[in-house]
Amino acid sequence: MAATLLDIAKRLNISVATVSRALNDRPGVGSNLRQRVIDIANEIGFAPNMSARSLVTSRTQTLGFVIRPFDQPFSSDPFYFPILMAIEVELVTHDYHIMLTSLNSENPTNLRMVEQSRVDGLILAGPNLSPQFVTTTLNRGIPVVLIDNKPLHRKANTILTDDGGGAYEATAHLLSHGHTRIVHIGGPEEWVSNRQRYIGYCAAMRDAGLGDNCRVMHMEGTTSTTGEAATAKFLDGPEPPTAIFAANDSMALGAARAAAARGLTVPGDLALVGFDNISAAEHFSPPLTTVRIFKEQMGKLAARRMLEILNDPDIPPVETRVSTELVIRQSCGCS
Amino acid sequence: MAATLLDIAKRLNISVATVSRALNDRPGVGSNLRQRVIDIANEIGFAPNMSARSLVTSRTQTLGFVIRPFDQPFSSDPFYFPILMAIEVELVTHDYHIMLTSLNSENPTNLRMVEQSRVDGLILAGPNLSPQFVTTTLNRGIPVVLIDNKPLHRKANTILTDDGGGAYEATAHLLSHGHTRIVHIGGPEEWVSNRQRYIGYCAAMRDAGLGDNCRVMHMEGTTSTTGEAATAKFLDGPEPPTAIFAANDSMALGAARAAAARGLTVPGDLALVGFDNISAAEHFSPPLTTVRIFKEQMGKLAARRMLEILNDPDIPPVETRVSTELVIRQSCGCS
DNA sequence: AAAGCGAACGAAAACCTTTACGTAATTGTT
DNA sequence: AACAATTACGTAAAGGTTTTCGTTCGCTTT
Repeated sequence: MAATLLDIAKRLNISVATVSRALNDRPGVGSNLRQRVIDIANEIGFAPNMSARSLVTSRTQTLGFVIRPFDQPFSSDPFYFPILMAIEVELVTHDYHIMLTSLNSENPTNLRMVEQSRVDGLILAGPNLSPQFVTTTLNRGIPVVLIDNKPLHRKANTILTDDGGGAYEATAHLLSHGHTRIVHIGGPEEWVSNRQRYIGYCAAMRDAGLGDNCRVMHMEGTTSTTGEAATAKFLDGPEPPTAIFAANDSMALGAARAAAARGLTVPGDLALVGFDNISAAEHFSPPLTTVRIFKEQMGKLAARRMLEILNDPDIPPVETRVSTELVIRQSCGCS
Repeated sequence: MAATLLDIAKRLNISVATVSRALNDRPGVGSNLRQRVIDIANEIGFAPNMSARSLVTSRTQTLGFVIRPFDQPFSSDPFYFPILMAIEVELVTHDYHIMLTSLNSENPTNLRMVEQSRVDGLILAGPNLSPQFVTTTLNRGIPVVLIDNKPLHRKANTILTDDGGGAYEATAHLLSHGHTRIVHIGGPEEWVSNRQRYIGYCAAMRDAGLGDNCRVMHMEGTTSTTGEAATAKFLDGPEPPTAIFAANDSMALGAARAAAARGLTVPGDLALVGFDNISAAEHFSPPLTTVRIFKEQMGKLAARRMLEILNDPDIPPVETRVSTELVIRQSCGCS
């Protein structure tokens, strides 16, 4: 049903080759004829059939966005949606489309959309993608940009948040309130982001001369209930902490629950700082002090990086680190 | 670089037609030869080039997901992400892919991905898509499924939440607490969902013999600040309400702020019920009583409906309404 | 005026797959 | 044993676009 090059060609008694050249700003067609072609194309609403075009150019103008949901009912705070939207917005101006794929654990290594040559490149988002999946994907030879992930012994184009810096700043802020028994409750240690946040926490403690006070509990999950469990162990253990730096806001909210269950007030008996700045943090009571991640910025940078690789596949990989912002509310002890 | 039918054909000294038939479970190829074809296909990792296939079948096995973000920095609670993911999960088992497009206000009526014949169908999500966009899209002749949207004078395949029922239940619950001065603060009246929620609220009031007490304030936005503003007007006006049913959780949280600013406690001085069950609702203090929307269910149903239309484009449109669930926490007055 | 040259266009191949059609071989029927 | 019907395969066209290679035409140069 859709109009084709041939439709335009017949209307003007010219060949499809000329129509193609006229519409694609290629030389070899007179300026007046070119204009007539363009006019007719607009008139009949011509748009090139992407299947046909892709078949010959072997470029689809489509990018794959790969994500592995944290939890199966996708009820949790959808961390990557703003990133995804930012990517889409950035890409649409460059005539690229984006195709979504969620990776469940069972389907680890094969991506139909690249095998079927549906995409020109891949954006892999999330720290919970398995390392072997990431490396095999990088080895595919297809352009790849990572978000919040970083292969171990390998260079790659990746957009990271400055987790270490953010964690340092958060911990330093708790220290500035006079706390000395600050513990860290962390998410899965395999994730780069969690390792970095732990490192940042330790660095801040060390710089305050409290290196020996570093205590961490790495959990398997990142939900509020796991945060609650970790906090419970700390509070019921020896030398209970007076402040907690949580690896993410959900866990911090869980920590608050654990405190409340023991009759402790936040921030009076237990100061709290989280990470991520999810929407619940602002509305929590007390409002949660946390480290903000600039998700839109990360998405935009990932998209731009992808466009650069697409233009020149041989440029060396670069690792981009987006800085964070400590948003001070009240759970840390500030009024 | 990728393997083609011809590669397999040459290995076996047969024609590409036979290879195609063998791989697509079509008759006309002997069972032993078919098996050899399949073996080689697996061996060399053959996957059909979708561009070529689409070119001849004029089906792309791709669906477009159209969304118009509520706010430009995509920071707010991304309502449609769980829906999107549920759709993807449901579709991937049927060999369909999903292509994302965000619609900004400037770019209202043209969808490049359908003009370029990139998609076999469209899923339009959200009440904030302009009516003329929806109708022109429906007139395109391409299969369309709507989510949380419903054209005025036109039948369409659409998945809706039972907003009216949920609102009725929420209001009835406030009534059961003995409130009589219950007001409704609503979002944009153009959205079906908001109209339905208002209607449900009124019905519950009427059924309680309080039809005359119906008071509503429809706002332009849906954020907590607009909710705060609406609540402020009510509280500062004559006969201030003792309970508020808000059209969504963000506005309910804003209402709580307005109450707090006036020294009113929730739920003691002002009971609150929201809608949507965003993640912040659970962690709010007091935890927000609200109406849960089954987003994953909606996404799944939308995907299934789409598959049905794709199989038989002539089946009559169906309007599906997913029921809600009142999740009772404490902002309503329950302990 | 002849030679050379660039610009403007057409013809056709190529990309890879599906499918209608044709042909040969096999099976089944009388 | 002759013929019909079925099975198993090959041939070739079709789908719409890009791109290489020719060809023609008009123009400049000497």
